[in-house]
Amino acid sequence: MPMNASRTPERVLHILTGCTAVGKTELALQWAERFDAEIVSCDSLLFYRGMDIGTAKPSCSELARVPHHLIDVCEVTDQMDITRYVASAREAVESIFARGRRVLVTGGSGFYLKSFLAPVADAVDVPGAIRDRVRVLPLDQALAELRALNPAGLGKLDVANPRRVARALERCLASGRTVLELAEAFANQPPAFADWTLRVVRVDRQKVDLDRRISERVAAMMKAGLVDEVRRLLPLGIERNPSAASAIGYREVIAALSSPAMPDDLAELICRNTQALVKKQRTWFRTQLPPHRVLDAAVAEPQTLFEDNPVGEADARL
RNA sequence: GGCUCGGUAGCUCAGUUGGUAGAGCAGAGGACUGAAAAUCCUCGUGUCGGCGGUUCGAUUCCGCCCUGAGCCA
Repeated sequence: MPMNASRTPERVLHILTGCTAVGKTELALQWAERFDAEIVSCDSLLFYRGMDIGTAKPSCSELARVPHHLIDVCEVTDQMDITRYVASAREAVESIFARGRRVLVTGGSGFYLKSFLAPVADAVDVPGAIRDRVRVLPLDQALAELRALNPAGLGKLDVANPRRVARALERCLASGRTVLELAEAFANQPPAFADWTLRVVRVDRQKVDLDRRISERVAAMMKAGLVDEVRRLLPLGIERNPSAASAIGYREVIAALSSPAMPDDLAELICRNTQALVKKQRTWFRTQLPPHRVLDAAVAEPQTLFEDNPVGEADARL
């Protein structure tokens, strides 16, 4: 690619996404090796140390092939959230750029991925006291309180969703502003990576192909000792972290371990829930991502992943 | 062979004191400002095991048959 020597090197984020089990890991490793890149994980569970088998975390030897960021960065009780993610990702991306290497963001967690494309959280800092009080309010009470603070209405807020209502209420209480005022300020924020150019590629697969990979992967996880991994994580407090404890593969095993007998259809259940996740991910990619390149993972060549997708085109600002 | 309890949506099961049935999960679509593999919204005609009988009307009552589990011989 022609480079203008008088210009500073381009700040380009290469983003490779796709649903679970589609085959992102190997493609990402090969691309990163070939193009001198480091990988920034965009996965909501790879942060946690000890959650290896059930998350299909890259193996030690895979991690050794290319420097990875945002994997194994917290204890299983130390819950990650989107703002921490944005701050850490920003730091990782800048340090890679400072080293003169390329940045490859890889993962299938839509909301985390969105942090590269658009604002994902506002700057309201909610004091712990407010958060603790609001968190335990039943939906109807939280909603009543929220409506009282918002005579002009709640805009597009999903008033049936207890989490959305709680978050809106704590923000109003903490900021003294209305939902509509907060929404407007939120929409006017620049994205965290506004000074970067984005190239987004998504890989997908035929349903039968993906379903087969999922059942093979789940069988391999069981064989590799997923149940023992969960047994190790329980005394470390995995159940205190709802993100970790409700991860597919973990929630089913946790439930199974507290039932009188180990169900014999555990793997089948995990497969089904993984397929449901794939469906949700696809909906998210279809409706929330701006237009982007989609490749069939069965035939995608690592070296051409980002070709025909020149800087500035396919831009993925939301 | 006899007795008991089952056979209802892809799966697990509710239910109808007789007026042709509904939840959870799965599936399809959607939302998405701090748990996102999360959370939330919308979408349910299925010979109610089969055949007869009673009845204005049966999936619901009765008889027989098929079938699963258990108990007794």
